[in-house]
Amino acid sequence: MEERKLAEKIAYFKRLSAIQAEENGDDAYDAEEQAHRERCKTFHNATSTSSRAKSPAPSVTGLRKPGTVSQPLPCPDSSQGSDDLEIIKVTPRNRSSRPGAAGIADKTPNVEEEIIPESAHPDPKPAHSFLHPLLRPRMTRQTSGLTSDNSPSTSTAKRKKQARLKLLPENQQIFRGLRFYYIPNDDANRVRAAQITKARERGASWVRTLKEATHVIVDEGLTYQDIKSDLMSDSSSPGKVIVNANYPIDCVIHRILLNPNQEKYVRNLRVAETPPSPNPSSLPASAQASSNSLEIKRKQRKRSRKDQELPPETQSDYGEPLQNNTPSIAPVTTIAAALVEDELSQYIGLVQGNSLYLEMPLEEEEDSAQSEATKDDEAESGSESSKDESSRKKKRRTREKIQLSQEDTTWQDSFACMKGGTRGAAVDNPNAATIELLQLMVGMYEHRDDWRCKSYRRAITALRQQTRKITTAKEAMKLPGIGKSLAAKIEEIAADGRLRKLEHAQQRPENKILNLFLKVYGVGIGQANKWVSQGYRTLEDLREKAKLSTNQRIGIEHFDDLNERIPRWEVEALAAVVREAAGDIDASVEFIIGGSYRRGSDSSGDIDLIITKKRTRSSQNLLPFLEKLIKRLTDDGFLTAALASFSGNTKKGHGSKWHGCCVLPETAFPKDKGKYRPIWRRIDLLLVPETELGAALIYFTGNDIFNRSIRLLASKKGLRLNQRGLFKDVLRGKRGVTYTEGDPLEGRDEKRIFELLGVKWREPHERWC
DNA sequence: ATTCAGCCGGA
DNA sequence: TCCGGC
DNA sequence: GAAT
Ligand SMILES: O=c1ccn([C@H]2C[C@H](O)[C@@H](COP(=O)(O)OP(=O)(O)OP(=O)(O)O)O2)c(=O)[nH]1
Ligand SMILES: [Mg+2]
Repeated sequence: MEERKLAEKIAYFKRLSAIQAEENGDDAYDAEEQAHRERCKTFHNATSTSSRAKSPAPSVTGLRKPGTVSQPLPCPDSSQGSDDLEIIKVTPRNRSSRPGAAGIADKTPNVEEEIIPESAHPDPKPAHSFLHPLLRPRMTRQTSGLTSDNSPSTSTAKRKKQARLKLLPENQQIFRGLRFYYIPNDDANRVRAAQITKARERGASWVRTLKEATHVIVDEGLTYQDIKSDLMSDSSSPGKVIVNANYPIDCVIHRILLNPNQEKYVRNLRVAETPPSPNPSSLPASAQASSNSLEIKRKQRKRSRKDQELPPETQSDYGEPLQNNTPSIAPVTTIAAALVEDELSQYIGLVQGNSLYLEMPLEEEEDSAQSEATKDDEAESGSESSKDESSRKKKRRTREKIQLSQEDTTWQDSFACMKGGTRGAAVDNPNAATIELLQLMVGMYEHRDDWRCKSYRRAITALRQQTRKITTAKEAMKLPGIGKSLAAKIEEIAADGRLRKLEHAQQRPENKILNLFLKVYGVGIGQANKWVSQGYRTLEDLREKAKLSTNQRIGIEHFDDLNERIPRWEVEALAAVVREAAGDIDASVEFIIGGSYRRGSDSSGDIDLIITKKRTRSSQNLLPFLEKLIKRLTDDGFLTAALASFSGNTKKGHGSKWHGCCVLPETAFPKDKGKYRPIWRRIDLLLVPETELGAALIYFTGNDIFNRSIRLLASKKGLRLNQRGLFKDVLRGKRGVTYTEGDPLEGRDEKRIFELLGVKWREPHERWC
């Protein structure tokens, strides 16, 4: 309808554009896993748990129709009395304006997008105090599950197409788990409709009853008197956040949840007698804005987006002060060394952030100087590959030298560390504290933002290689893979030993719940988000109320077992059981234990078994054998569940793997291991023909980061490496293109693949990245 | 603005 | 196709 | 998040 006024349109677009930026910082975190991996690795030894996930993807929020679910918990979090979740206490701009230059005074950087410390508490009172405790009205009809994306199609049934709401990437899910109720609660107004969409894209659920809401968003212009009846009609719990429409808009702009108690968001929405707290921070934005501008500038520029309002928040500041300070610290040679990396190392760095593990500092291992050097050389002389190597080479050379000197000790140490556990690592590393916190950040971003995760890991690797403590951002920025943002965080940690962003995220209840759900086998970020949005908070909620896939059901029922690590001896015992059964079926079949076991880890997250046989050219050749084996082991009670079988080999070819669960039989349980207790374990079987064994070994030995890095290296050289072999790349037609997989170069011999790639051979235990 | 590995199985 | 997983 |  064109009838709208120009002004209205302008305003509409303005809001729209403003809304689009954001980011958040929260996430789930698997601290345990992370910690474990670290430990394992190198200084820790090995392995990580199986973590899941990776995809960045958002998903459509689930829709469940009303009524299907039994009620989600009415109340979102435990902490309801005040604001739930993490939020910034004050909108950034305000803060900056704080008298006395608050930011500086604290010395805490204001931080980028994150929160403010609790120190400054603006709100004197919980805005909603006046609300009644819930009345528990008969809200019969409410769909309990409504959640997520569902639209509450309210009276004005205008919505319809929202069926397919596309969620923004994980990093922008600032409203995850929150349930918004609008007053009026419809999208008849275009501006409001846009706001609702923006909120939903960021993880908010639009609910249709006040009762289920965590946040009540009141249109501007309405006052407490206007909404009073609404609030009373449905019981409103005291913990609900009631704010005007500017609140979600500002949150979107700043990419973080802000403190909803600021006066500008509750103005006229509270009972008269409760004047909003006079907080300095709550000053009008305009005033503050000016003050901030300077500080922020840098960041602002960076963001440069449409938005522009800016991000006062972010800022931070660290930058400037830091630079000044810098001089105190001396740049060290080590830094220079760190800068250099060899080719594979570099790729490892590039790849390193994703999902799961990260472990070692490859420094020693990887580098063990030799490998690197060799690799480079080969690449260089060898042949083609040198695309971008020239530049790298240079660097590398320098590093190489340095490494060589260290080599002896380093290599050994790393080896010891890996297996031994703690020793090496922590030890001398002056940046241990920083690494630890950054590691926790990795855990927080896991599943949410693979690339960011990767960047953190890469930074950690760089820090590990330092022999001196990095205390300033300026210094940190010299390291490869560390940019402005990470440098600022490193400085923050060095300065006060903590990282606000991390603390903030850790406190957010939904992150804890999300993290819990993500540990369930078969549950990824998409499903976990939906469940959190629906209000589920425990595994029992899922078990009883959620709709679960077959695998998820198993994951929940055996949650503890499946999240427990498997001691090395048990991996061997389990493999022995399989081998024995196989011997009766076809004695010529061979088994190779891969995964973290092959890399020498003391414990593994699962058992990875390669099943191969001489003279086989296709995994299909082994299918009959596998079927018999599975049947036999299942009958014996060894295999307890099938999570992903090769069932009827589906379309794309190779039905080559089998994933399931198994339990060590008591008869195979060593007497010296204490009392027997059956524990469900994850087991992955991979069928590999002799012609693909080398590639399969590389793949199944990992670790994942190593695989990704070597695959990346291959692609940079115009080749393609996958679990079946190394191929000459074929152009893929835009549409995947089935044929042409490229000519196989090698698949049979693991070492030969390394050679063809120009990568120096690395023993499995040297593949922790 | 693009890239960050490449693939398999289930629904 | 998307999701979860290796 | 960083590098390109
Ligand atoms: O995203 C991934 C995950 C795994 N792998 C490969 C490498 C890995 O070593 C192997 C087995 O996977 P698993 O998840 O079992 O990892 P792991 O290295 O064996 O560690 P864990 O001890 O957790 O089992 O599959 C990949 O290539 N990409
Ligand atoms: Mg494994």
